[in-house]
Amino acid sequence: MDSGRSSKRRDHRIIIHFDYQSFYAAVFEAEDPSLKTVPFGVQQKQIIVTCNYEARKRGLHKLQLVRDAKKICPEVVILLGEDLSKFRDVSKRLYSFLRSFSWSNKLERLGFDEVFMDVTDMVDYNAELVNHRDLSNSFFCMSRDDPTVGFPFDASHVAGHTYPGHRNGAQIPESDTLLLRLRLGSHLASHIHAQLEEQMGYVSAVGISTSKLLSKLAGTMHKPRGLTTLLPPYVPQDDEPGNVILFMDQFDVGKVPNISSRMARKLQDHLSQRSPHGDQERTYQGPKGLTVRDVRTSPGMGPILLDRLLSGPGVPHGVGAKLWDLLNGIDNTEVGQARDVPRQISIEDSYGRLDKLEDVQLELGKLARSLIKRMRIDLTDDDDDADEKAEKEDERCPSNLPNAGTRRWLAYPKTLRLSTRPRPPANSDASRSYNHGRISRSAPMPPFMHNLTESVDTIAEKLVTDNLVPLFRRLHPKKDGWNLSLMNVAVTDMTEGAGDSKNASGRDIGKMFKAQEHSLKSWNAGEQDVPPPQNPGDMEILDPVVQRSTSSDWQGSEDTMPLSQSSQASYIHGGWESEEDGDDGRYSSELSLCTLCGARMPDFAYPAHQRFHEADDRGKPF
DNA sequence: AAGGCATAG
DNA sequence: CCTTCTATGCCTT
Repeated sequence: MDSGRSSKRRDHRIIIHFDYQSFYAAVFEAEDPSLKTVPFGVQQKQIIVTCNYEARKRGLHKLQLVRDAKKICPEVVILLGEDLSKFRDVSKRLYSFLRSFSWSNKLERLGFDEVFMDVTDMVDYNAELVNHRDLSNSFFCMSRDDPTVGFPFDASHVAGHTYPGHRNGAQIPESDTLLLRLRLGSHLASHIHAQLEEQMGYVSAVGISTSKLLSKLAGTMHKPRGLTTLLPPYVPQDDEPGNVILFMDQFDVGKVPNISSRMARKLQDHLSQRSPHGDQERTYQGPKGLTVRDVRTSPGMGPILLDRLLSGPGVPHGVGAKLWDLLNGIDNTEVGQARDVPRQISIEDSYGRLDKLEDVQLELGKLARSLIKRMRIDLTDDDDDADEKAEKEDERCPSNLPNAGTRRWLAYPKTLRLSTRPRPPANSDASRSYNHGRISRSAPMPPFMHNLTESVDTIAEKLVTDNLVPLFRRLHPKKDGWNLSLMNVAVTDMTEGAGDSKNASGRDIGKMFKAQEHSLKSWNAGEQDVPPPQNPGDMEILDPVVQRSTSSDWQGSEDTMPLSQSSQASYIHGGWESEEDGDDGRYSSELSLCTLCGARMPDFAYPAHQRFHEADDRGKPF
């Protein structure tokens, strides 16, 4: 049992955390810069999910009811934000932009608006290069091959803000290499931060430290656009606690990443229980006022006690030790490697009332259409890599539209899932309604979902009647009266895909799948009962006769969809590309479109962006 | 494997 | 306490 052991600090890494300022609002402002001077909020259903700075000045904030927002600020402009595709696209472009600076590709997105970047390799490389006799005139090398790529900087100071704010150089030992590496990290961060704003037009807050935990928390100190570096010494010296403990101690426990409000509440319960001075007047507020220090220094506190307080159903093993590490500013989790395809894709909508099968079918149809479009955007790629499809001069299709001639699947999701959330029964006794649970049923992915020659509408309709409605009936056998507040359709369990371009397995699998589709068609012409393989990776040994179905869920109707085979003409003309929703084709006269990478940006950003492409002789972001 | 919970933005 | 629309990972069965 190591549940009672805490980890040691390991400060060999340098990690930068970026947090874009009010991201959804920033996307709208990038689209239409004139919005910057008007207060607006982004609405999903009856909620303002975020708002711009002008609106915040007037007292609006995130997750506010639209009605409340209008009361406080009647002139507020409301923009619809239920369709996330725009935000997802921009998030990916910014991620690619940031990745273009990295040597290791150790970059991790958290939600749409945060990125962790492990720059240990770049920092260590440059730490070897600096002239300790003349730190003020340093040059940060951003390429291992070309020593002219980089920027001049002053390595004798940290760029941006620091914690603690008052620097006292005398406290830091002369030989502290961590200080130098943090300085280098701060200047690299500062450079990227500036480029992100100048070239892409997005403002961010940035934190620099040695872990995801510390860099993310550091970045909160000077929002919305500041850089903050957590200074050494990180380990206690003599009688001083060290800056990590000082830094962590000030935060409310609930604000520490990976300490949820739920855990914070349990901790608070524990502390107020043994507090002799009637602290229990705090009836139902959040984690307010309970700081890391309060918890860390409370009697008997440690991994063992935390385990006892927090363990339970649904809680990972070893919570106590993990929590204790977090309270002490220790987080050795790696920055995740970039993933090429998501683990799952899901589409959901919420409803005021959903009670009739007819409505359910209608809504399932909408969800299915969105899902299929998303699968085609996020799970496919251009087929030709050797092909010289050299620049036809009108090659300015927005990068998110997969309208190129040939597409292949990067990944094949193996399972389909339908989830619903019944509205909590309006209970007479007040207290017991703490369910907001979702329930779900899943089934094998029907193979026609991977047919790229059929239209989205055709496939969606078949999916609804053959698969989603049966799943729905499994969830809700009663014929009506389910009061659903939400439905979600997901595809998951992606097979392989395997990251980098050297690995051609995705391509091979795609070819196998196409071959399989073809043979399937002829088999299906007479044989209704032969399913395609569930696992494309096994296709090489494929003999349709021996494939067996483990479930009949995907196999519903007698009228199998006409699997018109891969005629290019059918794809191009019958195309789902004509099916594009108009929102993405929208353009504003205030925007420039980069012909090199497809980035959309405000006019002022365009020249700098072009210079970026010219100056960058390493791998292009796109 | 299926289904639910927890956590995050 | 929740509200929106997702995504990920772990737990139990």
